[in-house]
Amino acid sequence: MEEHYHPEKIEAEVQSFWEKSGSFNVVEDPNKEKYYCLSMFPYPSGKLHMGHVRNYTIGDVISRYQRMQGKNVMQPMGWDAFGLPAENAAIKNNVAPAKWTYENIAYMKTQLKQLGFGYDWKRELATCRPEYYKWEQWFFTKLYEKGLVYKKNATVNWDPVDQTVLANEQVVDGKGWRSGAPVERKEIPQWFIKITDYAEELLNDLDQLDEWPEQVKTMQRNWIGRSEGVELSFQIKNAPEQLSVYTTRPDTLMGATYVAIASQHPLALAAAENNRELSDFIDSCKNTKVAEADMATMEKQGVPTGIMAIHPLTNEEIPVWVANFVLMDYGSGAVMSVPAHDERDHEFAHKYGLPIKQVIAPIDNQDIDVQEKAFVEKGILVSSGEFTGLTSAEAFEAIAAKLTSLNMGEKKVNFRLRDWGVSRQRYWGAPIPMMTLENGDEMPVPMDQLPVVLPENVELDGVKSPIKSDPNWAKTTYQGQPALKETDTFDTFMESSWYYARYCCPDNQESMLDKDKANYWLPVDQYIGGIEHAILHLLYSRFFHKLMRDVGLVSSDEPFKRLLCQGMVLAETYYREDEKGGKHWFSPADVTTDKDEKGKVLGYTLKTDGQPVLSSGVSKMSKSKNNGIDPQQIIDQYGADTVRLFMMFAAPPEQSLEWSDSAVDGAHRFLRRLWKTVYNHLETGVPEALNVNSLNDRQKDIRRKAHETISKVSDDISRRLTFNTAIAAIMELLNEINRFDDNQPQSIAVRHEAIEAAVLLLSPIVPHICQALWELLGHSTPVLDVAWPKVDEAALERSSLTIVVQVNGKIRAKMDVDANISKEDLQTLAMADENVIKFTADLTVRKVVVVPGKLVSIVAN
RNA sequence: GCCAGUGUGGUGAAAUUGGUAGACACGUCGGAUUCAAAAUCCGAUUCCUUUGCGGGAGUGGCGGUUCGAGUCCGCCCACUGGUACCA
Repeated sequence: MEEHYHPEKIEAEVQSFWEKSGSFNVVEDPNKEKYYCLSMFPYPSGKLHMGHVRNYTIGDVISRYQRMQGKNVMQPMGWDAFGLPAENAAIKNNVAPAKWTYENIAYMKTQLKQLGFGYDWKRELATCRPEYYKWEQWFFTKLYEKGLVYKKNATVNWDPVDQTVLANEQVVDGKGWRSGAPVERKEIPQWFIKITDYAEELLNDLDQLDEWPEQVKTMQRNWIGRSEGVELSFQIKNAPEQLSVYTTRPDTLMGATYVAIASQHPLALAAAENNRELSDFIDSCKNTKVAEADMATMEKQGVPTGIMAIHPLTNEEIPVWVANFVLMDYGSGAVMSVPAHDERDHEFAHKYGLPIKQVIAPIDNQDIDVQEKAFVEKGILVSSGEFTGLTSAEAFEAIAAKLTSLNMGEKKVNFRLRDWGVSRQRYWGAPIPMMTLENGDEMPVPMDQLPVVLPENVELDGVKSPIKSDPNWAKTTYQGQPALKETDTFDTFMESSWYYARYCCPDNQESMLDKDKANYWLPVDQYIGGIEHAILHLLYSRFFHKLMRDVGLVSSDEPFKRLLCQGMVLAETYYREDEKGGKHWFSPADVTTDKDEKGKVLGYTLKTDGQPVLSSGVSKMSKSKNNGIDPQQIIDQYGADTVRLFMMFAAPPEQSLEWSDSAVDGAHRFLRRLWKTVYNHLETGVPEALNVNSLNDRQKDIRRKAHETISKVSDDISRRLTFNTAIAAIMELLNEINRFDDNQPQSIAVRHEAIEAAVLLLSPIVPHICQALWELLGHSTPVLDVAWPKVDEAALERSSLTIVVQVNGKIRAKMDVDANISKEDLQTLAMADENVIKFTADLTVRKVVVVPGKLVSIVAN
């Protein structure tokens, strides 16, 4: 055995062994318990970033642990290959998106292999391949046939200079990122899938997901946003129209003092024809980004239409205003406004001098002034005619009943969730398989014409999708008559909504899924990915799974049994300001930290010129702040095992992880120490058989530590998913082994058992070094196929315990006591302690709390 | 704005069910080894106070529940993720 650790040699050898023996290729095996471990597939942006490394290390550790539990583990990998960055790169570097994407995939795949992740590469897929999106297109046509697909107008960000649709990300301060022109809201026809038909089930089935983080389920519940309310109508004065509004607070209806409608509402457009101020305002409403965050934070503005609405219960006339925060796309494009009991309405009424009428009083008769501040809680109705005196809950029912009897409204369950708009006006996506006949009829592309292939050898001018600018691409025929194919492509969330299922049969050319294979592997047992996907990706995937179930492709209700959301990878940011106040960012790799004699940070210096730079704190690794650390450099310098160990040790997986060069160094040092420990141990000679009945106390201590560690690491990896504490426990064990320098035959045997346990426990995290050490320890079975070590309960027994004694909540003594001591004896012993007597001498003992095995708490005054 | 999180030494963090705050590391300081350095090993390291023993304070802020709160409750502050066309 070599005395020192040489990762570059070991890792290459171990990886080629895995490759040669096909260690990670799996097939369905009905005799074994299956375990499907999935990490969210990457967008092939160029090279791996630290977020990927973290995500995939977690998945690999879990996979290898489950394999050592004897399960049939599938861990696939693939590429979320369609998306906007490929188009941007294409324009910037004058290379076709397809070529750029395939090159990135090839490079990133070599990186994944270098990191030693145990993927079944036979199952690799890329979503931009026609053999993949063919089945997505087929599925869309199935949904169309089932009536789950429809077309309607929806608002997009329109760049009037480039004549193109912009993503929210491409709108910076209200302007197009390339043209700099103010964007406009524009309505265009788009395809939608009726996710709202499944809203109730998507909400209810969250209750089945007891191995999902509570926070993710809460976010999804709030996003779906089920509410019970009333839909009611306001008659328009001197006109046949009605305004339909939905409210969750019908109890406040008597306090409605105006109605607000969207700027694109037909009533508003009609009223604007003879109203210059109104038409100007409607025009100005176009200059807002489509994003909800912008809509919600912009200044609330409005203009009266001059139209009056009739209150359905009082028959009073109230004004109809156009307001910039009411959207035509969602709901009916109109809301009733109760400024006394809603904050947004209050702000608006206050600004424009609209009446504020209190109709709810607090239950506790507290004094409130609704002119000053909205009272939004429920309470008792006041000034509400026949409803006065009712509670909010009673009034909800009474007012709903009244409206129903007048035929002016009814109770309704509403969802915040909106139907899924899947049309994108981009090139690099799966073509939407629909076509329009000459008579204007729209129909799905028939199965025998699928896939509708996206041409890959194209040039991008930066403005228009090549399949839109090519006059011939869309032309096709249907039963002899000419037809035009849809030139919009799918939202890329479509591809990522079912890839997890396709991994079960990636080569299947007969159908979207092979039912037997899919039902063997699904649902995914453990899904791992970034918290940023908590809502959209995970909700769409859950929806797709239910759709596939209802088409008969899978039998389960949910795709992901257990979910782990990992935090981001952060790094320090450094900058200098130039004369104009602009910031220039420096890579952390080029900056040194200056410290005082206590290790406190004094400042930072740029390595290249020795001059100071400023820190702007830690933030997510990004190009814009130049604080990304290239995993490749770290792999080259330290090897994959060090990177994996650092990633798992630095923070628990759900938390954000801060990059630290010196901590990486520390991780590497630990692996060298591990190697040296095994080396030294093997140098002392071959151990004899362990005889657990003949051990002395010191030997028993080491053995107890080894089995405590097995117990803790098993729990940390399988239940808690806290790999950092698992590693810390193994470090403690190794520290004890190194302090234990006794070389009696049974001491060597005890140490051998402890070292073998440490190697097995570490093997899912740092598989290369552990494979090498396992061989050196004399085993021929690869470490990944060895059974996970078992705890010997007898080894865990202790004879004494440390008990803490508190007087009035402060610790005054620590005592070593027999593990079997009685409660009474423990109390007596505690009261007799010298320091305890000192602190209770002048006081009367009022109470003593004894917690066996932990502490004695004495209350005295 | 709204929804969901996070906040503990010089730093990353630990404390799993309300029961010893700071495990395990990084850094720093001291020592051993060395011609010297690197590497390695040993020791110290929350802050204030004390020669020492000890004492006091302390988990973003303010308040509450409890014999006992990092942990539970209320309010506030700061930061992060999402906000439907970034993925």
